[in-house]
Amino acid sequence: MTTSGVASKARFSAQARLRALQADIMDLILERELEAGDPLPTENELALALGVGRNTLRESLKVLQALGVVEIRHGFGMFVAPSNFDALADGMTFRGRLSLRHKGDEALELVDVRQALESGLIGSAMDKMTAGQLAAVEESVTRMEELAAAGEPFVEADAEFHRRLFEPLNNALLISLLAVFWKVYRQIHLEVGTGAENLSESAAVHRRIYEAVAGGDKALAAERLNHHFDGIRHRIYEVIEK
Amino acid sequence: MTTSGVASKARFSAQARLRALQADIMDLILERELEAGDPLPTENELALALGVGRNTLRESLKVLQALGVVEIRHGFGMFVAPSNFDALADGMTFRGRLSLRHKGDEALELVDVRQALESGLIGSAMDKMTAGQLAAVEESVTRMEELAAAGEPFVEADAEFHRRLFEPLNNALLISLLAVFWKVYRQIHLEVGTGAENLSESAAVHRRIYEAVAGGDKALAAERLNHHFDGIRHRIYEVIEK
DNA sequence: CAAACAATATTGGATGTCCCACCTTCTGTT
DNA sequence: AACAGAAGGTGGGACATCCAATATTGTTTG
Repeated sequence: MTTSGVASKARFSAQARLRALQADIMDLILERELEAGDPLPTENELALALGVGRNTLRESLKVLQALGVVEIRHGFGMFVAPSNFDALADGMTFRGRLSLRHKGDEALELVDVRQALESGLIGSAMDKMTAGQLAAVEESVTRMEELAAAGEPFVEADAEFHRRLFEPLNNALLISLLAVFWKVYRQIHLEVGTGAENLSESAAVHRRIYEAVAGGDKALAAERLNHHFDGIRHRIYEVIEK
Repeated sequence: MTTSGVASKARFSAQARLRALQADIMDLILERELEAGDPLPTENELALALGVGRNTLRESLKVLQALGVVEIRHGFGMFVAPSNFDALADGMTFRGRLSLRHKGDEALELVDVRQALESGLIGSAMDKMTAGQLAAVEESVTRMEELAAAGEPFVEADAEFHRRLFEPLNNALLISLLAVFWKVYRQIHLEVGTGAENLSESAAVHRRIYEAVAGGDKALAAERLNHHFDGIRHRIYEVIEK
């Protein structure tokens, strides 16, 4: 048997049973020593093995898919998935939008966490940054400046700048988390109106961050990153106060 | 109509359709100006409103439940939920266990992120910490020391110590993230054996962190936190090398 | 009149079945 | 040998049916 408690008639709360089923599936993956990319049993086989109906199993599988544990390919099969935080981003975005209607607490919390991560890790990132990676960062800055001069928004280049800044750390989890925060911030930004006024100033802020990084001054880079986040925080405040 | 694209016959990938359905539900919540705790329509009403079958709707609802967007109470109804990151913790725990079987990259990444968060935010937390909160931190340390003297492990007190350290920031997102990281670390720890050897030394490390915090020396506190994480990282290395 | 209890309505939980859509693979024709 | 189409297997989805949990309502009883 793959696990415990499945056949028990004890009446856990429904939520607990769903969680248990998810855990059973994950245990099954671990017990069978499946790796990322390996195929899982079919839905019918799994439902039989775990002693639940197919629809019930599917509910758990969809949750695991959302959590990035399994990858489901229609007409082909189910597989152990590589990490995927997209659904998490959706959930957080919803939270952020919900909170923005009031005091925006959660949106500000998110900025605080992002600030702690970026300011706290910029030093290590600079240690490991190669010349090529540094050049990539500058390329992003240049693109932001060009777009700003043309009066175009540059969300994509902005995101790329921050991503490239921390690529040297080779930390997929960090990159994912920052991507999540970015996605949430972007969605909130779209929601509440553009704030497209200070394009060139925003580009200049990023230029200054780049210069500090290029100059190897960790403290200055961290400080300028902090300043950048103060600006973001200010924009959120403006939206809330309105 | 609450949203777009539901009735479209265009064949998106199945995954995209599921995501769209989740987004539809969230949009519905936002459009109706529902607050946390407010009730959602019943499953049948929702299925009808969104033009999908009840099972399909349920799959999306379970995902949203896992993401902490909705709360489902058997026999009572569904409600807009307060934040809940439990399922995220499960997913990350799975990832960590999966990766530990190989090089443990993801486990190490997780420690790095946690270190950045704690070291980066300890200063702000100290600024806002009240005398009562400081006393609570020391109480956790004392309990760890007592348990260490008795030869008992103290995972709970350890978690409490870190949680209390950052309570002053009033950042629910941060607390949740740290809780997730803690849960993952704890599960991994259980998985690979106890490492119960250095109990008193571990307690002493926490005592030194507390002393730095109590003394108001932010740099020292950050440094000692970093040292603490170096120890954790070392333990993970031991497990992998074996 | 009030408190305790029981019946009931409403809600989500779970399953089985049927059919559709998609992907891969095999196979047969050109 | 190469391409096209058929076949088999997989997940996707919708119902219908029944089970289980909860709150409410109504009744009984002190």
